[in-house]
Amino acid sequence: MTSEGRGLHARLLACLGPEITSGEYPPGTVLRTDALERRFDVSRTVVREAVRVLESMRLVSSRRRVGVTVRPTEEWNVFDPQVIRWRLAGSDRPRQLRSLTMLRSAVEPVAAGLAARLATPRQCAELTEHALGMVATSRGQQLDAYLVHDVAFHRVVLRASGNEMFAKLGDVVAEVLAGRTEHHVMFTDPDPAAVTLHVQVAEAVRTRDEDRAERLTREITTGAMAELDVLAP
Amino acid sequence: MTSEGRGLHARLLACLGPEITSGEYPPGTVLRTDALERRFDVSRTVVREAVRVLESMRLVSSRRRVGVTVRPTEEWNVFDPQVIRWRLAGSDRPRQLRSLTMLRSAVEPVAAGLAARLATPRQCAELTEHALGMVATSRGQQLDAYLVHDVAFHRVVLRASGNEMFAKLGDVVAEVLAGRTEHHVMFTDPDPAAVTLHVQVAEAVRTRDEDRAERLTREITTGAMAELDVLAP
DNA sequence: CGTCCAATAAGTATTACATTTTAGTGAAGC
DNA sequence: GCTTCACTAAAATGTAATACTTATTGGACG
Repeated sequence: MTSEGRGLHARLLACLGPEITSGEYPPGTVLRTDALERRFDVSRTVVREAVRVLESMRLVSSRRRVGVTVRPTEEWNVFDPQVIRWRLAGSDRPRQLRSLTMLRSAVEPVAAGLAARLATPRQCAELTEHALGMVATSRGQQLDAYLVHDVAFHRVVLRASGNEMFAKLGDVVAEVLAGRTEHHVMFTDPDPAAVTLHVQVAEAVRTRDEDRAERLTREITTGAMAELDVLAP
Repeated sequence: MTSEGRGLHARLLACLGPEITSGEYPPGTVLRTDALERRFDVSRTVVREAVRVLESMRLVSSRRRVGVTVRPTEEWNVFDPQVIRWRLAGSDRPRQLRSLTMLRSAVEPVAAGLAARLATPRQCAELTEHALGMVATSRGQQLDAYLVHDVAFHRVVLRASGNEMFAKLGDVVAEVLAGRTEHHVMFTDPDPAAVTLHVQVAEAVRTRDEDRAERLTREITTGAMAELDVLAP
């Protein structure tokens, strides 16, 4: 895990972040630094460092004479992995999961098409390896092991696309997949059709069939979208 | 502009951010806080606040006994609007512009399809208005006025998709369009074909023709991609 | 060699105080 | 009554001095 770690200010963040993103403090709420100081029993410096970070995530804005104000949701940096994690852990997880899965649906097929053109032999091998790993773990309550391969597979595809923005979405995909496994927004065993599709995508990338890689990946993501509609109403 | 604004720490950021993202301090470089203190003639507190923000953008990591280390590029929060802006202003703008345009190509068509299903009458009207605005300003060196309508058009589409992640990409698109106009990665007058396509997208959304909206938007974005290949090699 | 321990260097945290901005208030003037 | 302007006070912003923690380094000792 990237955060929640050391440093007093990090602990402050780990409390405040979720509280804000969960809507516990609705937009417009003002938090005064000295109140936070007392509440968490930390020094001013620590509070200010935490506030600075929240500010850079555009969750709050700090103005003199008024205090630290919670910003409206539309202004949040919803692509910040930390914000994503907080929101996925919170109450509007379903909505969040839907947004993110839709993003996947848009990006991953394109990335797969690019990957088919650009993937290195090594990446092709990794793809096949993880696809087979998914097959091997797709039966008998091995969701955790399956998840590892699933995440790795999609990371490789996104990285192989050669686009750094796409590559960075690997983190988002990881959160989504982990989130849906963890929170049981998934059948007890993975959909066999999806597993097959992954194997086929690996094949399409290996054989440089861009269109097929794109089409198959689109099937995977629309499947994920459909699954979400069934399991998380 | 969202940043560079008040506060000493913000000014520090406005210096350090570009320096790091431009590669002036290559990954692995360590910056010591007391060195920064002296260099910018500010107090420890200010330096630490700035460092905290850079850390949350994952541009640097701060460890005891070693200092503030610049992280490798792959770990940066490349979706942070601030980071995007710094990089677009820097030396690897072409590469950056290509990544972002590719992201647009992936997302906008999907968003347009959704918009055709979900756009409110008001949003349809705005779309038409801005499309017509583009037509009106597409000739005779009115690139600035054209840009305003272009940005607004895409913002409305992305917002109308109903997906908050897509909506947030409006900022990114704005940066891209502004960037390419500003840096003359564009013909002196906009491509007439593109202008027509915008009008048609507005029409498709208004008539709830999801497929057509998606297809036309895909034409726009692939056009943008192609234009980039021609003008920024 | 390898282990342990002390020195040290760096970020981390607290405290107290000074400065700056600005919302809010209320009085003067139109 | 409404505007305007200056004052006040609240809150964030910035500085400085000081103490704390914790990795790393390197040397002493087994």
